[in-house]
Amino acid sequence: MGEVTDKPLDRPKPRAFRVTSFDVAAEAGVSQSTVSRALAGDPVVSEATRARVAAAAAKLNYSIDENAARLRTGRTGTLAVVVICRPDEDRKDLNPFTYALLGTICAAASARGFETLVSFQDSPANLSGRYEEQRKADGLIVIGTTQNEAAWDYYRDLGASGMHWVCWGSPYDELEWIRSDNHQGAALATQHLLDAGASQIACIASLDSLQRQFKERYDGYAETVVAAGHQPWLVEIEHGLSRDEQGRRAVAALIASGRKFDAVFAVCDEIALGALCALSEATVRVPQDAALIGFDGIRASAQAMPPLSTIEPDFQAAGAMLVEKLLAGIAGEPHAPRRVPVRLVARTSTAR
Amino acid sequence: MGEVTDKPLDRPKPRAFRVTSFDVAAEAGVSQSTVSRALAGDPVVSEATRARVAAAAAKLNYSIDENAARLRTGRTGTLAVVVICRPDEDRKDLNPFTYALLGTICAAASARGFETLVSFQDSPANLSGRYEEQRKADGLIVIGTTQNEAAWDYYRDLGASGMHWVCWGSPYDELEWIRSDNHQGAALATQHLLDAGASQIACIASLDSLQRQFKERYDGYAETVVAAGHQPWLVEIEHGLSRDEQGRRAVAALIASGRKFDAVFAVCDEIALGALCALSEATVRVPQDAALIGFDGIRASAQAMPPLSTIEPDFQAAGAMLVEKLLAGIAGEPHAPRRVPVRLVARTSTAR
DNA sequence: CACGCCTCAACAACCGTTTGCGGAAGCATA
DNA sequence: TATGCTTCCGCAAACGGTTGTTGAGGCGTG
Repeated sequence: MGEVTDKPLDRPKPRAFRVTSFDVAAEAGVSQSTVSRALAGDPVVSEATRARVAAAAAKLNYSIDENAARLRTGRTGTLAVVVICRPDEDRKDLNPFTYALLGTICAAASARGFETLVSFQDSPANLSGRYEEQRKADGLIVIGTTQNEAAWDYYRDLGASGMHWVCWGSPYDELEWIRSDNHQGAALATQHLLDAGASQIACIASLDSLQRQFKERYDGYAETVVAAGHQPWLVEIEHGLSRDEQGRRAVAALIASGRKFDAVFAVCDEIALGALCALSEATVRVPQDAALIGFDGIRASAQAMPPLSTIEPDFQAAGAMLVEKLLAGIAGEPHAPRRVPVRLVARTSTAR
Repeated sequence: MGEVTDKPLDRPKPRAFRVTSFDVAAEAGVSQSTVSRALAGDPVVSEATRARVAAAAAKLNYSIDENAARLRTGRTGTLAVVVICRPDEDRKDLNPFTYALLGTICAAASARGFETLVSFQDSPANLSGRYEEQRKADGLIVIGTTQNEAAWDYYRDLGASGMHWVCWGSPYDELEWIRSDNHQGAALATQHLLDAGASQIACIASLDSLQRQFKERYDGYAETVVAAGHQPWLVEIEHGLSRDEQGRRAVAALIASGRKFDAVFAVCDEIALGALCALSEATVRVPQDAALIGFDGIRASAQAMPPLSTIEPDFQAAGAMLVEKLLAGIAGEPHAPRRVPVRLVARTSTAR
């Protein structure tokens, strides 16, 4: 009985046809609110009616209107991920590390039942981060290059105004709760070079405050070298160049110095790749004449010739930690700063 | 006058305090609907009141609740981007090409005023694509590896049921309206090798139907070679391996064949990188003994030693075309299939 | 038998916009 | 002074869910 008739309906005009929970309710012979509860898994609805509702929903091919749900609940089930780039940077030339991190963040969010709203912000002129105010997301994860201070300042201010956010790779030490265990990684790399018999180890790095990660890695290197009774040897990178060009120049400077070296630790893989090219061109054989190791574990390092040893952070853990930290913040729970574990990946560039 | 008093308010309980358009209306001394219209730029509101409303909104730091707007309008201003991976694939090991494309898609969407909801779908077991039904997005862009047929089938069916979507890199020819100009690119690459004096050009490729792009590239190669009066020479890749491993094996097979060659065209850069390693290990000098060229223009190809020549598609155009095609579909407008232009990037690996 | 408790649904308010419709001014014309 | 246009704005009805509260029926206990 009781097909849809001429009597006043709950929802009079199905203007642009869309199956709503009212339709499911009618089909299942229950009220709309029961449909909502049943589909949400509320234990207050009996197993029998839950099944009827599920069947009706399936039959009508019903799917929830998330916007309505979000409007009512105030929760979005979405995390915004902002990737900061340099204003002039081609999407193709973003550090593979950043992309890999983006991938694991999305995976971690998905595993926790959250969608990810991704945007790339290059121009400090038109930054946008009002995701939470606009109820587009419950919080913000910011990653990317440190070399765009304006952008970081923008998000820091946003966070200061009560929004929920976490970041990876900011130029500000006090902002970074989650980051690679740079110190430990650099120590691993340096020890690995020492173990391979090297003693004159140059480190291509930057002590610039905007490159905090590099600084930490240099420190780890320096300590290890000193502990082994050697002198730290810093070859500073030039700014304003692409990473591989920085590596090339650094090697040129290294060779020009005339000082003998038997190993090089580059604080990131892309620098190491540039260094590798420059070494080859200068007929310094890797690893016979000099060992070489990088940091970051990007895919290209495995594809270089010779394959490049590196320190690889646990990408999956990195993404997961960022998401956990953010969700903890949203829930108002405490969450201690964490270091992402790293591991040594020994390849040909440091063999023997 | 009229501060908030005990009289019944428009919105009685500001439970979790949030500034709404009603508050802005009160501040500006107009009705809520006028606020909505003013902020939306509706020309029916006078310039004077528009300014008053804008000022009030700014003063109260108001921002629109997108969920309410979306619920009302039915439009989300969001595009979902699904990146298909292989079930066992590490996020770090995704083809850089895919990430670069993701980046330009987001950029293009943003330029058109759309947000991008990104997800990585690896396991065919729990695919999710009901973004449009759930009103989370207005349409879907699917990119990624072709080697996950189940996933592509899923989205194809989804599209068949009336949802709006476009894709890049599916295993099905009839699905791909937007793709690289593979034929032209391969011809460019091959001609470049011929111009460099090569005549015995091997092509590392696959004729497998799941790798349509590779097939198209092989065809372009073969035609060009034949036109120059030579024989095409296919070295088929083995399946189920990583791209660079495929390149290595192919070179091994090439050398094992004993046949003389003076150039190699690999149908994708990652294969070329593997080939480069294998050639070096076999003491075949690149480019002196054999020239080598790839396809895709990924960043790592520029960082190889020697730097690898390649065919680079216009990434930005690719992202833009996908977005345009999707938006056209949503708007019900026609949109012809397009080819993304490619260009030759000549580097050391094919020099002389 | 009367009573209270427990289980399960229904009622209805509410989330914060957009937008169709109606109406009040203001002004020109007859 | 009526009448008819414009111009600009307010009223109120949606949009489609979630959730606090109410209430009907079933059952065990004193």
